[in-house]
Amino acid sequence: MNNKPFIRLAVPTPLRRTFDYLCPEEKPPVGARVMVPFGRQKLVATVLSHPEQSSVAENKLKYISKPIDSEPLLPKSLFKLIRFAAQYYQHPIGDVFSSCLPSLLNQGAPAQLENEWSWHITEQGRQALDSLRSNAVKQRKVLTLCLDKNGVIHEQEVAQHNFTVSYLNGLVKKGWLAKRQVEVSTSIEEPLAGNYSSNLALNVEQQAAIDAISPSLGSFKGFLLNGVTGSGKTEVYLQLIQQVLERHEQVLMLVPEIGLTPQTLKRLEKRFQVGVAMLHSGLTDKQRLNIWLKAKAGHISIIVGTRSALFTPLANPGLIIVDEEHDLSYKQQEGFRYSARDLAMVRAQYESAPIILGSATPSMESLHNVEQDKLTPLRLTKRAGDAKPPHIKVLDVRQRYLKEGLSQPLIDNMRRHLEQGQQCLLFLNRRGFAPTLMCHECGWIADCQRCDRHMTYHQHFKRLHCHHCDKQHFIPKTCPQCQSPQLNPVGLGTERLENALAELFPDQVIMRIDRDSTRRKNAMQSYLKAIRNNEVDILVGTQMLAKGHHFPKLSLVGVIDTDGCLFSADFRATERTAQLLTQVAGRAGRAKDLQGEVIIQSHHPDHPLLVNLFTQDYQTLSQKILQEREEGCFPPYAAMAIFRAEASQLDLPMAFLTDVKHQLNTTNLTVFGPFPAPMTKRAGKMRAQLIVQHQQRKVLQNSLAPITPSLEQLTSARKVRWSLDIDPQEVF
DNA sequence: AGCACGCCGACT
DNA sequence: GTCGGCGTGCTC
Repeated sequence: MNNKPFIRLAVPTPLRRTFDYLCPEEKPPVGARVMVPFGRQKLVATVLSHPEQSSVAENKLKYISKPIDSEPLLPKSLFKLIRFAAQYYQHPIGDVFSSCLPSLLNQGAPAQLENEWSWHITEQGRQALDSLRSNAVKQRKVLTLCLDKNGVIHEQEVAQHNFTVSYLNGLVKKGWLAKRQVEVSTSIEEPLAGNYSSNLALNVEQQAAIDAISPSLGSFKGFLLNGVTGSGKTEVYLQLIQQVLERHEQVLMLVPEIGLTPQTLKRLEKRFQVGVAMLHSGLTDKQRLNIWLKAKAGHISIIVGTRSALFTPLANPGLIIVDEEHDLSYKQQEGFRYSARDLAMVRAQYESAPIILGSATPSMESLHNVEQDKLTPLRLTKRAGDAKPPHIKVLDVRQRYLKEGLSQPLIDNMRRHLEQGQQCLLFLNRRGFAPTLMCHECGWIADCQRCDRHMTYHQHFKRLHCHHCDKQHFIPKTCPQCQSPQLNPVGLGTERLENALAELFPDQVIMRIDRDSTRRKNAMQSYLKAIRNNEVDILVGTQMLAKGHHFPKLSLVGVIDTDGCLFSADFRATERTAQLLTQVAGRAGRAKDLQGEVIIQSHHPDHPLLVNLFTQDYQTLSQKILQEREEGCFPPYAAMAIFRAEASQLDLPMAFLTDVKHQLNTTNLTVFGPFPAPMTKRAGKMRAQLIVQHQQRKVLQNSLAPITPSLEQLTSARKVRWSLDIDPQEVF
């Protein structure tokens, strides 16, 4: 018997293979981390297995430097999920492990709770505050905040106030603050959940959904909770969460990557008071690690977070919820390109826990899974509290005069709603003042040097800005080509619309909500609050406003321009537009006594998408989309993968992708390309892609798996940056 | 991806 | 004479 002490490791490197090492008699267990010499570096790697033999010559094997964990770091089910994900997404396994772990664990920190710090104001600090110079704004801000909070700033508050730990430590050196260690509690934070009185009364459909799901607690089963906007999905989640907590099990809830979370989170915290942890971008590495460890130990009962929260270890998983499951942000678009929604399904299976995918506008993938009996459909068709569905009208704007994109009927309707003291929302999915700047004399257009796109004209920032590579320029006074001073903004963006509205409605308060206006920290929160307090009359916004928010006084939604969305190369464009328009429309009239109204301006009022969406509903339209996908052999009726590559010259990615194509057994597969990507030049790189498809996921998988590791060796591969995207969400 | 080795231009 | 440009080779 061979008792050579080999271990096989996942090493954090972009190489699609594992590495064998020698280790002492006492082998670190599978799932433990070890420190290893790798080339000239020292890396933290994870033990995958204890092979009997190594295929690498023994004199080439190195010893590990030291073990880090004496126990496996992850529960078995999660370890299995990560291995599955590396295999399914054909991504380097070491990279997958490091994407799934908190960064401190990747750096080799022990898997132990870290103490956190707090900063206390000193007597010296109090005195200093009184004699601070007027320009010491930041110091005053810190000290004042500290006083407001009973003289203490806790580490977890540091990031949300835009301070840094090192800045506070600087004030410690001055003697104005004193630093103390906070004991991190290791006790179980049992949620105070017994508060049944706060449960809202359920309608028949909500009750039916709960009754359908509760018998499955304790075993795997998938549900698609398809509820129209305002139908009370959250209340269904909350009451089920309560049932899970009563079973002393944990809940993992995934939410999209945007501002819709605070409302849901507040409801969760209010309802359950403790034992809820939120994984958001403002956490420090330490806090992230602490939540991770507490969840693993079962000391936290409810974990809420975006995509990456899927990899939080759980001692007693009882339910997984993926809210707004159709949302694009569940798919990571770079590096390890996983879909948290799809992996959540796998995880639920491994954990023997039920999973709920919730959406008002389910993805075609999930609807297909319903057809395949992989998900049980549950429908909520009625708005909670008897709110009526909005009245939707497509307004033909052909040959109508448009004032900065606004037709007279839309303006008139806005007046009518505003006069009744209600709010209006205008949706325009284009931020900035105008999509570009053009010379009236010679036709010069402000193009981005590094992308195949125009630069957006931003009046407020006084810049030309490329939304694809972030390049910014000052606005030229004269045309760079013909020196004419006649440079005009062309087209309509949110900023310009806001200006036009200010002229049309001088007495109304107008608020613009897009990525530019909400850049400031907490800006979104304060805007949402102002809207809910009825301090705003007219809202102008991009899709940031489309999602999840509940504005009780909002009764009119105007969609300024759908035409851009109707014609796109991506086969998912119809689905996306249908989801977006349905979500936007859902903002209108969610209150009891307001009949909401939605007006969609279009130059293509007869477009089948618009006709179907609003004479019928999302449900019916989605059936049509599914049928088209099936006939065209597109996902979800076929499995798709895309090889993407980029380099400074287009011929390099094309050559690489041609090599890839030759490596594939193309007799089995449908292959498109290689061809230059739709936006070929982006951020100075020329991009190309190769699409590979097969009816059966398994066959596609089996064709890709054997060749991907060897692609790294191709000479053409070394001249490009390439990646493989399994189940791509955006085909460009 | 890192990181080092290696062989040719403009600086102290 | 060296500092340093990035081409190519390797990582158990």
